[in-house]
Amino acid sequence: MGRGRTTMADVAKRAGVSSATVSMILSGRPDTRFSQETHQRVHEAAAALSYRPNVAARALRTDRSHAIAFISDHVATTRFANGLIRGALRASASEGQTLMVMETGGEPGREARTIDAALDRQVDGIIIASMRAREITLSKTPPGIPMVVLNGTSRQCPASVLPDEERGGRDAVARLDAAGLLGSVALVGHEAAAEEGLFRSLPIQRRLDGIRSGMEARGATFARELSIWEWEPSNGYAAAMELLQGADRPRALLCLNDRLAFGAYQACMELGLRIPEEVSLMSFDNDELAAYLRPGLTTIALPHDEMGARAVARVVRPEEGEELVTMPLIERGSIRAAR
Amino acid sequence: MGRGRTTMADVAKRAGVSSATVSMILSGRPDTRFSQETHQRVHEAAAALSYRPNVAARALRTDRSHAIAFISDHVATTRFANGLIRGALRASASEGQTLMVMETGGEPGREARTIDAALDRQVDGIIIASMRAREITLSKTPPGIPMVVLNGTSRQCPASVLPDEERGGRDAVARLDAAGLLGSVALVGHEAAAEEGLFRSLPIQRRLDGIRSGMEARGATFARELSIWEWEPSNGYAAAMELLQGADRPRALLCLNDRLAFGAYQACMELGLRIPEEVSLMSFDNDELAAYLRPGLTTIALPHDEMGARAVARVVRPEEGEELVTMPLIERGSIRAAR
DNA sequence: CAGTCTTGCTAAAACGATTTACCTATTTGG
DNA sequence: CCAAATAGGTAAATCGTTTTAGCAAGACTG
Repeated sequence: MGRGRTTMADVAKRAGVSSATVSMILSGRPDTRFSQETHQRVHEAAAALSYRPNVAARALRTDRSHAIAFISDHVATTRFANGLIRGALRASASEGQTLMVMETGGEPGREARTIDAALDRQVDGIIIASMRAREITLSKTPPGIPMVVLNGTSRQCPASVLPDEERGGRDAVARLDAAGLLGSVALVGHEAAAEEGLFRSLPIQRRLDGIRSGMEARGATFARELSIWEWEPSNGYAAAMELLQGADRPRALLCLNDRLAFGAYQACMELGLRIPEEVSLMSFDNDELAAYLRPGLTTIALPHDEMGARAVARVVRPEEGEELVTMPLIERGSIRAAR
Repeated sequence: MGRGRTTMADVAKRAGVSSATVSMILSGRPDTRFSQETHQRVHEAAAALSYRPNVAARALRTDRSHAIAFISDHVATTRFANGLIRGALRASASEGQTLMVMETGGEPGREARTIDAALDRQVDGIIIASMRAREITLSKTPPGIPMVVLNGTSRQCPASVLPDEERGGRDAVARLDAAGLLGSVALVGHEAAAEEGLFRSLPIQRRLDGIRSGMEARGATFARELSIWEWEPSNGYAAAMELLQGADRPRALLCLNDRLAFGAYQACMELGLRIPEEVSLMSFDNDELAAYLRPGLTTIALPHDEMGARAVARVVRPEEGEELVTMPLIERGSIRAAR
């Protein structure tokens, strides 16, 4: 057993001290008084034997595993997972933590079992990541171990990390205003009248609130609004076809996400309308494809990397409350100022 | 310590047996002879106390952690990581394993340290995933623990999982042949003459080999070939603009990946050429955007999910050799048969 | 009826760290 | 010069499992 690795006892023997000494010295424990010489001998022995501590033994004794569980509902369905995981991964590496990634498929039963599995491994903290941001009902909240909800909120868990959607919405409006386009903008994806009282999801709701309050603050209203439930390119295409062929064509389209905008690009090409000369476009998310479009799509980005990193930080140094991460404006080429 | 969880000793006490008995019964060890009644008492006690074994203690004793390290060079740069991780994650869940995700940034030094960190945690196996498929030089290969290279190969590690690029290449040619287009196809991304002796990467080399051998087998040659080093949409756009405006415009474009094809789509729209009526398009990867295009892009898919799953399977049940995973043809609407 | 098997179980030694409670010299203080 | 403090360490318990070795009592065998 032990795969033949050197143990602390080996180091102790070589340094001619007890393993208690080795433990204390190597772990850099303060308030201890070993001679300079002993320090050196221990370090040399450890280096010579290329000693590495056995994490399981340490976890057993200390009940800390230096691992964080990243539990998500779907790693699958969304390209967003990537950024969240990436951010979390990097932050945990620099915190000296390892990330255990797990998936629940969104089923509450599996969620509870997955949390249990994480607890069995004595994880130092748990991140519950929701890929479709929303209000989460946790079937169980383990006591005494830090937990944060990423990209969602939960009554059961006071700590969460979310994109600052409301401000993002306002920023989008501000950007269009700066270009002098606010007089002729259509909103693609949501219609206040049609979706009155319908609940989309918490962040999306906030995104809309931000947009509305931005418009109001400027005394502006949308030239038109179109309701679309599924924000997929094909629906964006259809919507744009309708909007852009009408009598007074809007000068700008504010799409509620990049996939809708992508569909709108296709419609513009098909109609021979040049972006941004004839139609300006702005949207949300900063999906990978936003950079591929010609011209590039100006969009308010979901700061997934940053969010993942913040979640780790807040698990390592617990802190209550909802943390809003700024959604940066990514300026590309799809907006032209009206003259 | 122990966070107050029930231990095996608690179960033993409640069932009125020793913990050795509990251990053997709960782990379903064969060739043991406890009475039916004892079995029952132990199971009942465990259930009543909702006992869960401490993974660290078990790992310490058995030197197996039921965790697999998924070590990748970049989770970052590529949307492919997603599929690989997803496949690996699901397979490990059904094997009763946990996945520890780690990243090396592609630096050999960090790679070695990361492998060490994995070994410190007594992982049951290691998956080295390369996001840009290639020949990998491993700075260290731990003895006695199963390891497989995912999406790459390595002299130091006999087990690997790769897409079957060569067959994929041949299948692409076969598909174009079936549509009767082989007489007028341009290859976008590689030119035999220009890139003679240049090494792209192992899988890409095979992809090209497959394409070549498919063409040869049919006695066909490309109408034109264009060399592009960076397979990004903007380059695909430029290439297609050049190809499609020439004297005898090719009937079909075989793009070496979907991003090039995406650029070609943009060029077609701009030139007013209808896909697939006037130009057929086929490519490789099945990038997410392939489904968004209008019409959908017919492509030979990289089977990332399947590959991730296979890597886990081969770590759990070690087996040497290179495993080639079939790249399925995803039929969408970008090819029309010539008449 | 003595010896051997079987049945059903347990005591105790690992595994490799951390941590508590000492222990022995030597200094220091008064 | 004696008591107390300090310096420099160590022995052993502990974390929660798994596993080896073996015990006691009854059932067979010859």
